[in-house]
Amino acid sequence: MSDLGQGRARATMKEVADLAGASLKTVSRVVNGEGNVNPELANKVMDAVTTLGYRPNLQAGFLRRSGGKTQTIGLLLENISNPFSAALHRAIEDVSTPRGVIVFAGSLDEDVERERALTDAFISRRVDGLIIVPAGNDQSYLASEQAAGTPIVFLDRPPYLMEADTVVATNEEGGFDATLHLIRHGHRRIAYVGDYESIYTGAQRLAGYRRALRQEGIAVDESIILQGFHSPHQAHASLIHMMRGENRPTAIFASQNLVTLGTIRALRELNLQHQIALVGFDDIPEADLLDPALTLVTQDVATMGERAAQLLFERLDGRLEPFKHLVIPTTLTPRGSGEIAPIED
Amino acid sequence: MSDLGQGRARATMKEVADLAGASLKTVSRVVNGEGNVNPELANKVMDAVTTLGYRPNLQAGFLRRSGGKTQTIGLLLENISNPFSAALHRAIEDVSTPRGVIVFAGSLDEDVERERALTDAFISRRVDGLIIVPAGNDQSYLASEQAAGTPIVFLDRPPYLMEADTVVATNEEGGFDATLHLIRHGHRRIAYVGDYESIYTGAQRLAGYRRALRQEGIAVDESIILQGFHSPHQAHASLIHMMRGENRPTAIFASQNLVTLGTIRALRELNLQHQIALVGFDDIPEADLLDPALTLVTQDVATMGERAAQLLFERLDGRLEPFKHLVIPTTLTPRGSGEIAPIED
DNA sequence: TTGAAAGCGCTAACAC
DNA sequence: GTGTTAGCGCTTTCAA
Repeated sequence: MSDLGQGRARATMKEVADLAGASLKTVSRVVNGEGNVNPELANKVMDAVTTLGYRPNLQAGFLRRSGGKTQTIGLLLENISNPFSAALHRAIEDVSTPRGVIVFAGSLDEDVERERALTDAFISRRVDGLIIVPAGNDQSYLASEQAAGTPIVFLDRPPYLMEADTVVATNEEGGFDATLHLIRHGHRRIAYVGDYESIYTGAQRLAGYRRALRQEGIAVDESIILQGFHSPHQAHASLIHMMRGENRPTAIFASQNLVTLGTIRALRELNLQHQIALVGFDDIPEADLLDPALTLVTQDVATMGERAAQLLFERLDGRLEPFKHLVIPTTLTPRGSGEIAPIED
Repeated sequence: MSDLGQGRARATMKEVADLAGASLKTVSRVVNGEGNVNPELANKVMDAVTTLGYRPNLQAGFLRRSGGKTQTIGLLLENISNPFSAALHRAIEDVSTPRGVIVFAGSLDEDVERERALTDAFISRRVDGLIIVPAGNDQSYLASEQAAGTPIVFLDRPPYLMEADTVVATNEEGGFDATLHLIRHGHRRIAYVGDYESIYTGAQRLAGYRRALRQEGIAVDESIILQGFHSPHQAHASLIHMMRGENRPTAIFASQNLVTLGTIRALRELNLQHQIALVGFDDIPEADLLDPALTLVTQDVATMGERAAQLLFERLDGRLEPFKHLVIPTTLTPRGSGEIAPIED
């Protein structure tokens, strides 16, 4: 039953031409629906196409075709399997598909070298454009590619050392809102728990946190600013330690979806989930099902991905305006965890 | 500031050769690290490469290169943004990356035409192989492609009307286990809530459900078998109706992750989450955080994706054995929701 | 309406 | 070591 013996090699356009008794160019005309072909001949060609199982080789065509577009884009995400990345991916796919463009996607895992390796792999395959959630803090290596005519859009995080179209969320404001929300509910000892310090979005959210504290005249206590967690598991130990300490906070701002989950687990373990207020950043589909339900600051991920793809295709369509920098608003949704009053010690 | 003016066109290998005062072939040797090049000349070439910002065009190379491999595979998923699909994607990426292979991914949304359109787009770009979670029930259109030497692996669901390597989970057994688990906890009226009837995995899980009931001498009541839900929202109304009916079940087997979420919401709305037992199929990262914690039958998604990619690459490496059909075990993890005893009416 | 020839950017084969 | 020639599968140009 196992076949897949190299079978006969794939038919080429020339073979189709020979079988149909037509010229190469005529087959090309039929296959590409250019018209101006005698219907009878066209039929013969179509027959040959089916009997040989001919599939045009687009790669070969792109080589000569004017414009040289491959109808392909490259997408660099933090981690394909993170819900945030996956949602961006889907939104971008939905804009690309109607245009007949397919997308390469890859995970960077916050690894600078991986960023370069993947962009290289994509560029070498001549993608028409690139959408990047960058890992590193120097994208100048992309400038020549951009100058050569490949549109590049930065998503979720802006580029460093180069200019390009950008789509980001209101991270600083979101962090501010989250923190202010907790302050308004009476908290003055609010911890910040975040991802790697180097990540732009985290830094922004932390900046918003600091601004809110400052505005409300609350001194920042660096001992309850915890960073460097990239999975639910990693946040766990530090949180337990902090919550068992002398000056534990009465509220927590968790600055990313995975960190939020880790925080919840730690609070549960200490049975503090109803004592300590919690606001998270990023959406979690089960937010309403938890107890207490999760108060979250969410990004409009679908819009972010959609806009990024639109910017890319506008450039591909020849837009020559200055770079655009879109900022997509975040929303705070109170559900319970963020409205817990501070406990009296 | 906006550049992106078509800039000078991308440099070709020939231009590099001219600038370096070397021949085309020598540049090719240097760029591909073939060795056997005078270090001095090699340096000149490298300099020319950097000054011109030369990037090899892999597509062009693949055209002539023996084997004709594009170092590219195509991945057809149900929906890129569904956690199940996203996890498969990631596992496949992790196997592909070390081989220098990048992956095209696309969503089918259970749409047969989309399946054909996307496979077509991938094949026309000469992917080296295809991994498919099929939407339709006829993949015979792929046979010629397979015969032409493109390995095709079916993942999560087997192909119809053709033979190929396959990786699936123990869906029937998983459904059986879930149902038997509920029966062992005293239930005899167990509802089944599922996705579209047409989907292979759902049908298998339902078959397992029926087998468990039969084995335990419980008559199947078709009125509490609900199908056709593809989002949490869709399941909602029917569930509310069923749970308010005369002969409502004392337990529910929810056969897919999104359906499970919809079921939980419906039970909460009726405040029945602690009265009605629930076992879900597919993983939910927050399963342990819900109240009650969710008893789930989970697939080993990472292994499924990994194995599928391995099968694909084995074929690409020339394996000519018969098709393999791997079955990856599922696991039932009791956490609370599935161990609720039946309520006395 | 049709086709022959050239060439896209690169690698293979075979010189030198 | 190095270069020359042919040619991958297709589109373009231009002539018939």
